[in-house]
Amino acid sequence: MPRPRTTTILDVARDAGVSRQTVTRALNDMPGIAPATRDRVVAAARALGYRPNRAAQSLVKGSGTTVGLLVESLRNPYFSELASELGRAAAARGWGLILCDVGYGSERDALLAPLLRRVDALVGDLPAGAAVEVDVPFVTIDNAEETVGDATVGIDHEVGVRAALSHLVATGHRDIAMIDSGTEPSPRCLVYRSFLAEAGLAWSEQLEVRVEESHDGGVAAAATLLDRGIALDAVLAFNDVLAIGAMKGLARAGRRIPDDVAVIGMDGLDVGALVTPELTTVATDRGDVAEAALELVDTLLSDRSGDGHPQATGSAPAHRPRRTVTPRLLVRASG
Amino acid sequence: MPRPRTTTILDVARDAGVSRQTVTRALNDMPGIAPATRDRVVAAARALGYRPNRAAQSLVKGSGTTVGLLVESLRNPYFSELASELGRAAAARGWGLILCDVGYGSERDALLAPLLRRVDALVGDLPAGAAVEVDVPFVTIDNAEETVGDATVGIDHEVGVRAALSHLVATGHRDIAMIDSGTEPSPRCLVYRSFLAEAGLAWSEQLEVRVEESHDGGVAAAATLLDRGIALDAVLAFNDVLAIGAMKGLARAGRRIPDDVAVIGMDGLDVGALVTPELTTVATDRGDVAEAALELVDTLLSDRSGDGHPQATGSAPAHRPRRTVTPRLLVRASG
DNA sequence: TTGAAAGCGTTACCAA
DNA sequence: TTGGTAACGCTTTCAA
Repeated sequence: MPRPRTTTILDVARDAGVSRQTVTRALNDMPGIAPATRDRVVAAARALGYRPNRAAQSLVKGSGTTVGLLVESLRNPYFSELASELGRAAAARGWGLILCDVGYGSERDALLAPLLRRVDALVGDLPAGAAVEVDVPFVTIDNAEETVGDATVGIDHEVGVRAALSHLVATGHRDIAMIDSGTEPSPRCLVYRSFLAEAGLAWSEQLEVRVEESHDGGVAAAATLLDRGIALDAVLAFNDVLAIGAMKGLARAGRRIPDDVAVIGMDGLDVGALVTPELTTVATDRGDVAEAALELVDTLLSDRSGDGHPQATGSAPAHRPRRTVTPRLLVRASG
Repeated sequence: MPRPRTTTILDVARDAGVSRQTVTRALNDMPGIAPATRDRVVAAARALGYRPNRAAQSLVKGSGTTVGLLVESLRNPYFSELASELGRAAAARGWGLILCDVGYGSERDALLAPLLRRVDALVGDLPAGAAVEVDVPFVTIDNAEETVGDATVGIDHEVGVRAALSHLVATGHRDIAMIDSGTEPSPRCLVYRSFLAEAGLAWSEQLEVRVEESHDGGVAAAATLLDRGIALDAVLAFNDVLAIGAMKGLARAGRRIPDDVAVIGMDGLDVGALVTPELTTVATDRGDVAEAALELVDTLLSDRSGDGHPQATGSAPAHRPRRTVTPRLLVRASG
């Protein structure tokens, strides 16, 4: 299927009665061209609706780096804040950031594949169950499994969870539940258990609830906890989205926050400041995360030697570059 | 400055002892190659850390379309929802979506310029005061001034504002203020005035407050309205972000929502469902907006004839393609 | 099954 | 001030 012929620099050159290099000079504001000639070329270009072929430009100039951002959904505020920071960090390096956010639809893999062909590297996380082949450097972020990707930005949740729980204890709470994400106890949840044990606080399985990582999941989790009829004066949530869902669930049940039940989240999302009362949280600096991710991309990209993709070879994972970001407690004064 | 020599297909060919076309065949899973040869080529490519040059690929295959999304900040949930929908719509067409979100910093123009070179078209809005030249098709969204761009997606706020106000009146409200955005009465505000007049409701300048379009702006606006000591039982906000800010401002002043003062927003953002009580709003389908925007881009892109950029020529604006999306009232039951 | 040659549209370098 | 020639790295005919 022969591509429809587009107007090229040669068409402009012909119409303007000059050579193509002269067209280049005229259109790129380069020195060494007579104003009259330039005007003539510009006019011809405009008349023809000429637009330079970016691929050809990139080829000859050295194509700039393009990073793909792989996220489940930009409607999740965590990812949109991350995208915002990555966009800035990428722009600062002269890199482009392409959105690879095609959600969990059935056509996901089909939509994803072409996008992956456009990027020099990938940042984010492959949706669970995606059957696409990644053959570019891949930096994961806060990836618990660490079975995929060539490098990772870790977040020190050990510190984060302890900061959150210390805050709850310091403010007089004793019966602290945890709303966890997924089907198995997450690493954060294990830290939670350790902390309770070390602090001499009561723990039971009834204090934990595991739900889908969404607002509605948080709402449901709160209801579940209340239904259990256990003593409960505080809730630690796996992240802010769940925490805000929990706040809604508690409010619906008539519980006052934080007087009856305190809620603490993790992430430090902007949206935590919009709800009432404002959400106390363990904030991770997503600017730092973005910067660390792009540094890792840079490293992988310049590392042209040997096997850039250990995980693809089936051999034992080689050194996996890693940067770690440490969250800090963010207490938001409500009203 | 000679670019550092990267490993090309020829290096692989040399190492594998084949010609470069054979390398292409091996690496692109094309038929007509002996398995043994393929393995040898693949091994050589991996050993060299070979990665195909995308620009060269694009050049020869016909580069796919890349659209730039120009937004003030992805941290504004309106834009992140828009970005999400545009990303999907673009992926469905096999297009890429590049983020051009560099905010309002002082280096903005410097960061923006390189990004604009990578796109075939632009969707969104140029930040006020940006001094960059756009020389690709540009589709604006809900742009009041309509002085920039080659095509636009309009939103019928006339319908939206009337729907919102009708709802307030139907639910028994009479003293309806408006939190407007900007420094001059917006088009939405003019509809508000008309509606009040037609409905025989009292209007005064005291009922209007104009603030910066942000959450804090909304908080401040609520405080301002309350300070005026006017009768007030409902507030119409220019958009959801302002509305949610207003909710917080009202809550801080001890007003109950919606019993003391009802609040209604416009946009239908997801975040409206997270706050308590949930925000009633006039929702615009951002999937439709995104689809309309890309259709317009498609139109502009295929319109290779004549002057594709009327606004740049200084001549009278020619036909400006336009699609309009109509919002609908979204009443969210508050749990 | 493999290889040689011909572009793809642009910019860079050097000579006129 | 201009134009010719040579890359840029890849894919796609067409022959061998």
